[in-house]
This record gives sequence, structure tokens and C-alpha cells, in this order.
Amino acid sequence: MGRSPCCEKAQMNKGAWTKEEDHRLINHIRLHGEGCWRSLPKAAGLLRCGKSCRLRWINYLRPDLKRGNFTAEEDELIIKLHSMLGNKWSLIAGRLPGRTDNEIKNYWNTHIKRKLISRGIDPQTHSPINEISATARAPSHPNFRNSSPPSLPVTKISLMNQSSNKDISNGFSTATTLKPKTESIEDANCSSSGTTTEEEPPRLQQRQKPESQEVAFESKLNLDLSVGLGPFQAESTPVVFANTDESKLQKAPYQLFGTVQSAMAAKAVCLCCHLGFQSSELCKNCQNSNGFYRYHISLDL
DNA sequence: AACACGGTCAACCGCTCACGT
DNA sequence: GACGTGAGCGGTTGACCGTGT
Repeated sequence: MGRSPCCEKAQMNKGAWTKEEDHRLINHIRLHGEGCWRSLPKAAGLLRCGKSCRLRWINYLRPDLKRGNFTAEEDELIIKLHSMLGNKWSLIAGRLPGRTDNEIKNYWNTHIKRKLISRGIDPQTHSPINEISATARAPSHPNFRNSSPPSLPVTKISLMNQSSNKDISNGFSTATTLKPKTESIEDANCSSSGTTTEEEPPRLQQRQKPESQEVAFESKLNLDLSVGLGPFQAESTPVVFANTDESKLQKAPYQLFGTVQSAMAAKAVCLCCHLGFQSSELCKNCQNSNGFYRYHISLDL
């Protein structure tokens, strides 16, 4: 088919940004806000590709970026998040205010990998290195290509569209690879971004893998999730999903339930709580106005 | 001082998804 | 449903810099 290039590359500057270009970009975004990246370069008088502008802004010029070294707490947080999310750098970045996916990705590759290896932990599987050979034949974690899954005690769940009762577990099958919209700090803190997209139906099937892979993954998923059932809980407890697209869920007109028949209902635990960001089991970050919990993972605690 | 090497990180590339028509 | 376009993501590249020889 062939798509048109995102820019006329011959006319575009590439490589390092100059201060002049930075100033033009900053000024333009100050005046007009983010967005319309394709038309931004022209409007801002930049000989840059829109993608390049977006990247420069997000990774370097954004005023809310945190500068400086990663703290030990951030290190551990990244490791925890990576063990659950895999190489979903944007999701991980969404939990680290002021850090960008690119920054975290680089930091992971240059520092944390070695740190984990020095601890005797495989950076991809988060398993002890001497166990890797033993687990090599285990089904792969979706986010860890050619590697064994981290041992996450997750109850088997499937996702239900509340309005249609349609099982959207296929969506879940890719849930761990869900692509978030760039999550603002506000989103990360579960506050409204001010947009009025709450009625928008969610799109859960993102970045779908080819069917064969997906089927394979689903079977792996079931295997993975069929262990470690949590304690029983009230029938309609909205036990939700490990690792979903938070920004989309925030806008979803329905909630995602673990089908988890009542007998299988597990204790709902907020992801951030699970990771130790919140002291309470169900932090208020995770409860929306409908009383449903977001970002929950059903865990065997 | 000169060179080689390795680490770091900004930027690019290719791909997929969302959405409008 | 098919197609085109904009946007975002993850992987990779390459320039730069510090350190060792």
C-alpha cells in the first residue's frame, strides 16, 4: 500500500536539536498547547518532523520532567513494575511522575539490567538466573519474549463488557500489552484530565498479536492465572484485571469485571497498593465515582 | 598526548493502533 | 468494511563523553 511519509525528509533537520529549535518548539506549545504534531513544525517554523518535535517535547522539554539521577526508590519501583508489565515503558513511566518512557528504557538498559544480573536475577524474567534453565520450557510471559514468566499469583479472570455481557477476554489477552495514550501526571494520579471522553467506549483490543500467537498466549494466560486463587469475596466485587490500559479504563463507560464467578472472586488489590505506593489496601486513587475500582489486580495475598 | 573502548542517552525508525471519512 | 492519516510505542542507532592503556 505504502503510506505517505510523515514528513518530507529531504527538507527536514535531523539529529541534535539546537537551542533555537528548542525555543521555537517551547514557545509554540506555550501558545497553542500540545497536539497536532504533524502540522506543528510548519506552524512553529521548524524544519523538523512532527514526530521529532513530539519526542523532543516529551522526552526533554516538558516542564514537568524530573531531572537528575534515579533514586533507589525509583530503581526498585521500576524493577517491580517491569516484573509485572514487561517492557511497557510508557506504562512504567506513567507510574513515575516526571520520568519518560525513553528515560526509563535507557536507564533500564544501562543500569538496572546490570544491577539485577549482579544480584543473580535475570532482568527479563525476574527469576533467579540459576533457575532460568529450569523454567526455560515454561510458557512465556506475554511481555517476555522467549522467556519464562515472572511468578505472579493472579486469579483467573476474564473481562466482561458490562453493557453487552460480551466476554472481552481477548482484550485481556492483550491487556498486558495495552498501549496507553500518553498518560499525564494527572492521569497517573487518577484525577480527571478535563477531557469529556467518559462516554467513549473502550478499546481493549490493541496491538493485537496475530491470531495464532494470541491463542497461544491465551492458553498461557489461563495457565498462569489458574493458580493462586485468592480468598473468596462478595459476588459482585469488581475484581479487575492485572495491568490494563489505565487511561482508557478511566474513560470506560463500563467497568471490567473478573468473571470470576463468585467462588473465584479474589481479593481486589490496587496495583499501586500492591506495589507499595499506597499504604491502604484500596487507595482512593483507585476508586472512581461509581464506586468501582480501577487498576486492580486480583491477587492471592 | 593519542588512541581505544565502553557507557550513556537523545533521537530516529518501523510498526501498530485509533479515528475520521 | 476499506482506506488514509495522525499519534504513540518499543527497539535500535549513533554521537558524545569519560576512562583506561
